[in-house]
Amino acid sequence: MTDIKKDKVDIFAVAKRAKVSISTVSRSFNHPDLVNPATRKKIDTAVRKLGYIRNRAAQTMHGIRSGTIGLVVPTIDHAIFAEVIQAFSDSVDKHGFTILIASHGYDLEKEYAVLRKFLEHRVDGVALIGEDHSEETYDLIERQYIHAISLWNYNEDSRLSCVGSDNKLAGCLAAQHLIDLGHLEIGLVFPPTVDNDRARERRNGAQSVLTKGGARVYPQWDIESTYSIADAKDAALRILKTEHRPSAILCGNDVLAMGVLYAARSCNLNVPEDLSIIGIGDFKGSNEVEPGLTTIRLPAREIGRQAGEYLSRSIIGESVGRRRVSCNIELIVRGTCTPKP
Amino acid sequence: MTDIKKDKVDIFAVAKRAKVSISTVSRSFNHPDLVNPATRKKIDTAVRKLGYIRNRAAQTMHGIRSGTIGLVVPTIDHAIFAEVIQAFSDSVDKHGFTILIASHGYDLEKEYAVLRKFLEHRVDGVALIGEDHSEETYDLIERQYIHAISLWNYNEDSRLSCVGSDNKLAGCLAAQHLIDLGHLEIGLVFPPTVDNDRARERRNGAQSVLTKGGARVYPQWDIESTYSIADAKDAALRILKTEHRPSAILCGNDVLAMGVLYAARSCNLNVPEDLSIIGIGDFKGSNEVEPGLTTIRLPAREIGRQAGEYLSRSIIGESVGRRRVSCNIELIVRGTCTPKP
DNA sequence: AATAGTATTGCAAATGTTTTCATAAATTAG
DNA sequence: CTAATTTATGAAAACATTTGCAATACTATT
Repeated sequence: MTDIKKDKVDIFAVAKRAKVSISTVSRSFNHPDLVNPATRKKIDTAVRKLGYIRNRAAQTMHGIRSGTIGLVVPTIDHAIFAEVIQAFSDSVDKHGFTILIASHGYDLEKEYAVLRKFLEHRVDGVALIGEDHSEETYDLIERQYIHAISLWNYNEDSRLSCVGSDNKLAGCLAAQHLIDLGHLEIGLVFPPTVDNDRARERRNGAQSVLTKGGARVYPQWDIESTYSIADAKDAALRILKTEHRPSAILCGNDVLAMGVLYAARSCNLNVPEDLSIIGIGDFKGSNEVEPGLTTIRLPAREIGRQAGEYLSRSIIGESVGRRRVSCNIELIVRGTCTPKP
Repeated sequence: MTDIKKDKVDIFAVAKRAKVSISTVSRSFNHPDLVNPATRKKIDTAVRKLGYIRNRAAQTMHGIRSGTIGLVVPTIDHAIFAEVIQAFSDSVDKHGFTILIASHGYDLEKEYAVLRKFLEHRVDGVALIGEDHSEETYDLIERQYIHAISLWNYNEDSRLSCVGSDNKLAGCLAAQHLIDLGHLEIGLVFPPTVDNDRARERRNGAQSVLTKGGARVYPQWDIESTYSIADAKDAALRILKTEHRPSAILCGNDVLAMGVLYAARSCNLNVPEDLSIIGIGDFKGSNEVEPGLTTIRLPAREIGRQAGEYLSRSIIGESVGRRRVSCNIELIVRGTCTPKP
């Protein structure tokens, strides 16, 4: 009350108030066992009274970990990435890490820029989605010796550690299911595959099985759609309006499959009697829609969790070297596919 | 090659390589106009060769902004939050900010803890969802003089600056629409309302209009469901299985409405002939589902964008003081509601 | 050619911590 | 009761930057 306190609450203010040196205050935070319980209590009181909050930036300067992990995703606003992000975040949170997040919108230049920004913030590790990254990006990761991990795709030759599923296999399984049911005239709805290894692999897998199985995919049945129900519905409508339509449609992911399902309904086609549909992903809602969507389950939460766990551990130093984790996928048979009559 | 270079690439290394002092290097980054173009080029070359990346932690210590904004959400993995997060992120990114993100799972203690952690990282601002926060949280924000904003709900008396919509009005509009169509026996499916002002306001709004309109909501038609299609479907099934069922169901959000829609379908009820359904939110897919979901549109992207814009500006210093922005909502009539016969 | 600016650069202090080392106090051993 | 430990604390260096101030070099003016 005597004079206007310019309240810059730093470690000095705390030390002064607790009548100890700053070393002791610092120690009381970082090595509490080394300081007298009584002193500790004094410090604690001062901290509380002043509302002191430690400055991690200052800590980080000592080579101490920043406690942050950078996560770069193509987009946050996808059912599937949202799920992975949540799981990843929960997982690293358990180890005390906070995540910095940014999206690049499938622009690999932007991805590189984001990565650089993360490094300026001295993140302790970074997580990227998939394996399609610019050479610059890979370079940067290597030169900076930063802990890095690739999520979502499993590849035994990946340049980075990875936790993911075999997307090619996912495509194969979906296609094989349709072949097994006797479908030979099959439509394809996939997202753009440039700079997107996941979509590309699924597509390649599907196509190879279809070819091998003797199925036909006319060009007009092979349609690209952005990741959006609305787009997929439009795309499917185009296929379904052709006078000769396929007996089944294979979709690059469940969101697209939903679009196709709605398209069929709006054409008064019965699913699965008039048209079989299979997706990939097993997103939320895929089980509840009527009829339930037949799909290939990719364990998004599991991937996020394991990736977070592995990356945290390797930062903390409990694990070393590259590791590649493959998460199992499986065919989930529900109501949208039926044998070709 | 002469000796093992422990390659600690800091500003000294750059200065040495460019044969200038560290001050000049620093200046060349922060005030390029103050340094000779020729010198700048030398420095630039050195930076490139060494792969130098500035250390923001060290900068932050000088009272310089950290360039980060903390975003605390109940959960990332909701269609609706994912959309807001994306828009918010894009918006602050334009101003050079990176976001730190964390979820609290509707636990306000956790929210407080997250906020503290963000402050340790010296975020330049924070964004929270809604207005239900612990007193400690509000205290912290005030004592630390941190730029803060509340997203998603508009309230003319909000303690923080806010950008959002009038959730009570949303509830009213939805209820009014059902009343206007002549429905008097109405089911309610809402998420838990504790510590969730958005849900609570919607519910209150809806209920008051229903009461005023003379509608009846029997307790067995008033069901709570977590934010999940699966749960909502189960919940709806319970309502629809009662021998006397309502003629319409009003849902706290579109995800729940989807669950109800699927439930109706699985009971072989026709929507809207046998049951009208109205949601709140207008999520992706609400327009595409068959029949299209009648709902109240809340402009998620707009909210995220404006909030990001406002928070960035107020950090940069282009705007001051509290501001409350109300984003318009509107009734979107599609196919799931029909007049009561 | 001398003077007054102006453009460019370097030195050193400052930023908020952690940590090593030294010192003082308290405890235990002999 | 003294010596040897152990415990608790403080002083100061270190961390990677930014920036105010001073010094130098250059340019234009008279």
